[in-house]
Amino acid sequence: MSTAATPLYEKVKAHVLKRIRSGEWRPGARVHSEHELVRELNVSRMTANRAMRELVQSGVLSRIAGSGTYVADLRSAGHPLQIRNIAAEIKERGHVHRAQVVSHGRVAVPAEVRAHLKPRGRELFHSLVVHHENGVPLQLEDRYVDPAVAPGYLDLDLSEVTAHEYLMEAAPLERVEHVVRAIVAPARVASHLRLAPGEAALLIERTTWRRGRPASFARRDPAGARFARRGVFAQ
Amino acid sequence: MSTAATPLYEKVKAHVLKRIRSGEWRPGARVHSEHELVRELNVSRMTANRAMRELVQSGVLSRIAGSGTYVADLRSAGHPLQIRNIAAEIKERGHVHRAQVVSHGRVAVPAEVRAHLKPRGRELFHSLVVHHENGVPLQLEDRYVDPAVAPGYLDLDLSEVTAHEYLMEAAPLERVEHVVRAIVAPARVASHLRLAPGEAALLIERTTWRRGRPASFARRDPAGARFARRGVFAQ
DNA sequence: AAGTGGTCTAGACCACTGT
DNA sequence: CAGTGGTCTAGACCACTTT
Repeated sequence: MSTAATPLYEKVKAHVLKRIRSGEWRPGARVHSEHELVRELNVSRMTANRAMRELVQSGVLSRIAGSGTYVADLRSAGHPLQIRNIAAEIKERGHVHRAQVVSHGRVAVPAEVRAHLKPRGRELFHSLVVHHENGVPLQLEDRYVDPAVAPGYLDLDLSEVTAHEYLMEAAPLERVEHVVRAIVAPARVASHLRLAPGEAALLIERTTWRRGRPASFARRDPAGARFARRGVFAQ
Repeated sequence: MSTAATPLYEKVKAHVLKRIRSGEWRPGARVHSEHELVRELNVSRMTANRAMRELVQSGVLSRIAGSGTYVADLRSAGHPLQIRNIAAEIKERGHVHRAQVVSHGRVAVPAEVRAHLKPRGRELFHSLVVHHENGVPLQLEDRYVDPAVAPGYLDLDLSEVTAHEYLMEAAPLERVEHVVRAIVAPARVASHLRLAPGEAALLIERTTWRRGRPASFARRDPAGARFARRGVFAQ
């Protein structure tokens, strides 16, 4: 019953999607149950189940055990935006990426970082790096790393390896959280990015979790006007 | 063999994740095959398969049919950020959302919009709405809509129905594109959002495709400092 | 030829919902 | 109570890769 270009569960999905797109099943309406799909389409229940589960996962349907499966209301659904690695992005554009290391050492835990990282020790590793695209400063990266998670962080040559690449090897990434906002670039940021006084900048705060706890906190300041590109770039 | 708080396939996932987190299986390494997991954990192959499939879906593993399953290299992978519906977001916080309609009518196609929308006619529908959260202006929405896609747009009461909600009913959403950047709020935006002169604001440009062509273009100006929240909000 | 993932079946038991 | 989704099994056939 297999041997088809498109798998059966995809046909079941298409069958359901068609009825939703045609307006036959409107948001909030109950769709056919798995057993009904089994009878209608001559598939096994596991196949119908997989189709429905994937449609739930993609946000098209929602299910209530014991009750039924309903067409989701996409009106309030979110749309994903990628946060991408800036170095990789610049290279993909065929441009030259250069990382200028401003400082790289140990610091006492700053108060505003304590809200994001709760290190066991009293010190954090810190680095301040300016990323350039074809010689133009594009982003300031202010990163704090828990020594317990990445003890070798100070030995890195950050002009060669991005902190993100190293941290991925030191400990796998479990969770990432981003906060994006707009600010008027403070003097320190403006000077590194050669921004005019009062120029706007995006501020991206990124916290990563590794080994079950927050392991690094980074502030990114991409130059506002130079960043009129698709998506948001960090890492 | 069921009757457990956590499903078996979740246990299989945990089993695999544990070995990855411990460093036993590094990025690029081959992990145990489905049959091996079946023997190790005494589960059926369908259960092992579901576990592995979900780990692929979440980006932890990648599979090559006929060859094996490998630990994915997350180093250059992107991370999603949600672009959410501001009205829904405000309501979820239990706050009051109010949409103040500044203008709502027809306009000749502005030059800077022509880059995003290529309407067949000479006019576009246009609306300018300020979104308030508990009385505080939070976002300015400047939207252009192709009359061919949403002929009823001018009949809407935008203080009751968000444009997004209406457009979802008029024609299904096929594609969305966002450009995010930081700007110093121009005077017009600053006055609507009651921002101080020179204050920074996020600018989100959003183009939606419906019926195979660009159907609406919207500029969103969320107030920068008031928006120190997780994620980016638009729609 | 042996191993791998991709798919599919025809049953099953469970907890829960709704009438 | 019948119906629903959630899970699980023990097989199976297939196309493909690797040795």
